[in-house]
Amino acid sequence: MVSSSRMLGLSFGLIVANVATLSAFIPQQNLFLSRRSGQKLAYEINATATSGSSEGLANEARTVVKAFNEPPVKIQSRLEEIQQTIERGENLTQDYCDTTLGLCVAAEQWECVIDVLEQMQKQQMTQERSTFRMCLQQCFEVGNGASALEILQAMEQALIEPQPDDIGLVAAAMCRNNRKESGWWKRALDLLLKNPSPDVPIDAYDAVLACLVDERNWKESIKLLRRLEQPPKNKKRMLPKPTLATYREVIECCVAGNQVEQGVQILDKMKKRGIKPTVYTFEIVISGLARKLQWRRALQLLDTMDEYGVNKTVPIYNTLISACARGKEIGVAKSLLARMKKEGIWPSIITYNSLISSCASAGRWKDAMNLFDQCNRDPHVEPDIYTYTNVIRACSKGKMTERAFTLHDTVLEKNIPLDSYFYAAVIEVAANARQWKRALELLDEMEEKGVPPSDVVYSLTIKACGNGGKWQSALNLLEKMRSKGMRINLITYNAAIAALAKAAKRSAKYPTGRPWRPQEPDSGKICFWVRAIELLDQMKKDNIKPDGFSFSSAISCCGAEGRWQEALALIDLMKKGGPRTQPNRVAFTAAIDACGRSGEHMHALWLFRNMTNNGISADRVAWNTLFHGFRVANKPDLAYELWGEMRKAANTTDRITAMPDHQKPTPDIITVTDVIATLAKSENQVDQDRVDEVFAEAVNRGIIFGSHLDSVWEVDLSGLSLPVARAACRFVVNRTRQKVEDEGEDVKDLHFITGVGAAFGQGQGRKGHASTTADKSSKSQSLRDYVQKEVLLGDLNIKSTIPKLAQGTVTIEREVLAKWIERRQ
DNA sequence: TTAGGGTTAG
Repeated sequence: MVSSSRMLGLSFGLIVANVATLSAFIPQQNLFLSRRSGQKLAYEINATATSGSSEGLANEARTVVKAFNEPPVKIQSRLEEIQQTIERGENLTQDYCDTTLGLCVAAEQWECVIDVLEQMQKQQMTQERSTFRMCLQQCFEVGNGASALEILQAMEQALIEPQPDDIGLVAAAMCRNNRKESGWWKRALDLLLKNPSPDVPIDAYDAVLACLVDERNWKESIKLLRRLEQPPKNKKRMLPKPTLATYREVIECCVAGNQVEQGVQILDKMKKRGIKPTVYTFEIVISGLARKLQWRRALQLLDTMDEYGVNKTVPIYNTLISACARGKEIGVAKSLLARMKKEGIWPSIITYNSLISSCASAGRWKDAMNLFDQCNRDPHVEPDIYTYTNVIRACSKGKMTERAFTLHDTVLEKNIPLDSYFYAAVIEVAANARQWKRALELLDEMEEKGVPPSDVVYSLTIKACGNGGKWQSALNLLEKMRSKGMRINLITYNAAIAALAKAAKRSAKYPTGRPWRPQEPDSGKICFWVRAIELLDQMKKDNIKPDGFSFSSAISCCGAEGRWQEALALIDLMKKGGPRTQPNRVAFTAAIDACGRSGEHMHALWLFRNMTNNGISADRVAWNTLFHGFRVANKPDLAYELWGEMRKAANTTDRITAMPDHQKPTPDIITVTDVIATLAKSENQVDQDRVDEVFAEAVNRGIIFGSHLDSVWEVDLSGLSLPVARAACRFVVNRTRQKVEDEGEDVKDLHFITGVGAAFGQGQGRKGHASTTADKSSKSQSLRDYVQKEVLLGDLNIKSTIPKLAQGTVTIEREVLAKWIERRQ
């Protein structure tokens, strides 16, 4: 009787706690809840809450209603079973009652708790230690830490001393609450430490550690491990010993907390303590290292696994291979493939896919193809959609357009399940091959096959349209996305603006060396710059912040249409934006170009200075763009001055060798071409002399003639523009004179290769120049004629002949050259 | 437990 009333006391306590929660919502009501009144109350709360009070109250009311729902079927049937047993006059077993009670407590079905307790009382059954234990067990099963804690309190009230197992159960139950509500681990740990015993199951501590993994709290986990490892000095052990699982949790915690190195150290510690890690333990650390691309360190662990005698697995190798692959260590990755095969661990399709993917992204398409062949020969694996996607990407890099399309057909034939990644790869091939029609067809095919196009697919299709000059289709695709209710993201918008920029440039047909005057917006022609700005507005409406890409493409639309003022305004807009839209090098360069092409060389120069003053160093493209502006505006003095400045920058910039080539502020053939063209146009003799000076410097730097400077008897002029070719001829004949006079070399035939078809339209001249459309062979012929007539006969007054067979080559015969040298003396 | 994507400037 006594213990029965104690148990009733416990259940009252729990119910009172619940009423307290409820009365927080309805303070005026103070109720003892019978099942019926509870339901009624819940109904009332729900009614008042949904009839217009706050959202928060409504939600809480719903929770309460849920709490008063009918007990789960499992409990109900158990209650019925108890009822029937008593009706039949049979005896209930303790265990059955304990379990039922536990289920009720865990489910917070307090009415049922009372029912069971009443039945137990009728049966003269008391609440044993087993009753409490079962309640705790059930609370643990469903992860009800709060009820478990209350049971623990009830035990104390009932003067039943909790055992280490009970403490462990409560703590573990509490930890299960941590996912929903952070902080439970701390309470659980407090409980464990307040009841120290080496007999508390280590699982309870492991449960705390698992919470710490979720919270990436590596510091706390290491602290706890230390506590478990070593009892305080000269004292006997008060906490359970850490096990393999404990160490694993701590390691996982370190890795989750981005402290992989800590994880490795703990792995070492395990060795000292004689605990053998499992494959899984290694996997956590290896994948952690892999994520940080520390493949070397990960490789060491592979050897450690051998030392421990832990079997390596395919996923371990795959993780490592992909780490190497992402770290651009394709050689190492391939050697790992060989190593695993040698060890009898057969590569899976994932292994091949990782490797092929890395080759594809590194542009090593030959390696990718090789691996694809290996994969096809390997009877253990079957290429899947990943494989084909990556091989197609490799083809794309290798410009093997047709091969990629054939692979696409193969996938369809093989009925391999398709996805949007696959189509993205194929469409990218079409985009790079300027096959906009095909890209659109592929998009249709996707829809036909029931593969929903992703935003990436749309971006790439838009890029394909842009590359094909189909800006209208690009904009249509944007509309299509919108009508489908897809959110158009930054990159997709950027692809569309880029499409406009490309179309603008294509239709611009810049004049060389002359200012370009704008079309007025209302002149009936399409204004790309207007559309680009419209898109920027659209982005704003969609709450998407344009970035450097968006702006620089819009600026180059302006540049192509002579809208230099609008370009300046966009730069200004960028400056006013957030840190992510601050004008970068590309945006500045595009604006410099816009001004420069419009003959606004001072604005171009101002932008250039403004850029460097803002801490953005000029790269080669920026310099060249400014030079081009000076050329358009016919400013030989400024061009020469800037040339000097650029040489200085090229000589003084630190760590220049560490820069990617295009970032270096060193002059290239384009720089030299623009500087020389600008100087050569001047009537001034000083400028004419500067042409030769600049040219000599260009040769010194290896910009012209490359490493073939020594073979002055055969000089390649192909790819040089007319003014540069003229300077080149002067330079070469003077050089030969030096060779003969100063160095005593014999005079030989001097050949100028002017190239067949290679002189104009490709190397020389900008995209969009009129020369690209001209017949190449006739152009190269003109360089040949130019060298012959204008330079040799005109400038240098050397009479030479054009051999019949060696088309494109102008030869000065040795006798002619010898006479010329003599005359010069 | 392990594998995949897109945008810019001379």
